[in-house]
Amino acid sequence: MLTLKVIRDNKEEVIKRLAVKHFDAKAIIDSIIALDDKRKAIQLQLDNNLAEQNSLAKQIGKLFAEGKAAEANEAKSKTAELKETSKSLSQELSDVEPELKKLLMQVPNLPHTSVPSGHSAEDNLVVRSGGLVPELPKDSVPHWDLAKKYDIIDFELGVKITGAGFPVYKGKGAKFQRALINFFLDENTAAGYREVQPPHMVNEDSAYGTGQLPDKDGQMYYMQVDNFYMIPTAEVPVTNIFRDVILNASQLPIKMTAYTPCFRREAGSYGKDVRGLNRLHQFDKVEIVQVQHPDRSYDSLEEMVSHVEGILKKLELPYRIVKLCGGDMSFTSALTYDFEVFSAAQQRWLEVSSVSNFESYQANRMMLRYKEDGDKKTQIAHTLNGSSLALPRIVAALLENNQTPNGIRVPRVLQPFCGFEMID
RNA sequence: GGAGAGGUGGGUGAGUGGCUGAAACCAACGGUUUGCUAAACCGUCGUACUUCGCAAGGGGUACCGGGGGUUCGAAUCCCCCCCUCUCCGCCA
Repeated sequence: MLTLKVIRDNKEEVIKRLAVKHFDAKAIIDSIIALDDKRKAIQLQLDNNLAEQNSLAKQIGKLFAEGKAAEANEAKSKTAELKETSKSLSQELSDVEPELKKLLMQVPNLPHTSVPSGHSAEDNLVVRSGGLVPELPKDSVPHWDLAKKYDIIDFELGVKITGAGFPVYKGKGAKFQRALINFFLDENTAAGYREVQPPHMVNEDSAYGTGQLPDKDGQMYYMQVDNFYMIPTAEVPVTNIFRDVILNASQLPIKMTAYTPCFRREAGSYGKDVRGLNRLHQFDKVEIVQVQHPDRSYDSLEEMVSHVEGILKKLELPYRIVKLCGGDMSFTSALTYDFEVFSAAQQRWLEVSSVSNFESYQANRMMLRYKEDGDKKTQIAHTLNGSSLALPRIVAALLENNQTPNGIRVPRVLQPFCGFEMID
């Protein structure tokens, strides 16, 4: 969430920037400031009141120690009213504070000044593209048909075991996935990301920390008995490693990578787009996360973008990088680049990665701070993350784009990981 | 699942009603010393909110797992909850 300081000090600027996300902030900002004023006033009264109580209590203690019981008892009688007042003030405060926080949580992150305004995916800016769209044989088919033909991914079996959106990968299909995961992790660690294996379920605090709660409650699988959430992305457990942590500036940047399955309910999305591997309830993803100094977070963002781009190049996939417009960006992001690969048999671009700078938005929420050397003040760090990469759509594109009459060709870089050159 | 123990500052750990926002030690940071390293010595060393100040800095309040209660006064007493650890059971 945004800090009150930012909102108070740059009110007009905040409203203007949020308009790029088509968020009309005027009313809510006004209520936030008004509520914060109220909060401060109550806080001040309460503090003064408590100060008086404290000093009286000290006096009473001293009087008793000196054996002046009569005076002590007289002082005691004065505290009753103060206590009453404190009680009602702190009641007011505990009404105002959650209300204020609730409002703050409803304000999206400020988009970076370079974010184009625009309403939908159509208005996104193609930054650059690469790779060649392959010429497919005439009888080429989409990946769900290939999956069946070579018996490498079984969607019906997944339905039997669990339900729609939980495919079973078989034989070379399973090994192909595993090869991709290893390849991605190796690429990431070679680029300086430390590999971690986080839990696949998180508690409520973690889900709030990265912003999945309260907004996206219905999108996560929830274990009621234990009050845990299945992770929708490794971003959640990995970024939360640093929840409530104060780092030294010299420790930055912190770069981490993790492979995890991801679980998403995808409530309300049905239809053509969800066919095959295009949208699943469980899928594999390798994630990269950075905690960075505010002065250098945009350098990190660019670095992450070219890192992901490098991986796509090695996979010989046709890709494009788009900078999201205000209307298409997520609530929490300040600047996002999406990576899309062209799925030749479906004739469409599939999103395979989203790389974002959240600036201080997540970090503020989860109290992730740092200190400059010799400085007493804490400052809010910046967090970034991106997929490198999400498996299913990469698999879809690889299967479709590399299909030949003799089978599916495995990209050269993956062959050592797979141990075979063709899926046939 | 059964039984027990415990949650205090970056760590260890003292603290059973006021002198404790919290000893001591370790770590960390700054300095003195030193040919270098080590050691020794001195100093600093929680966070948040708020207020005064141009600033340096000062003041106030809160926080000893979380919430509530008793009391003039709670880390310390009472109640509820959460979590961790140990042993047993089960088990990859």
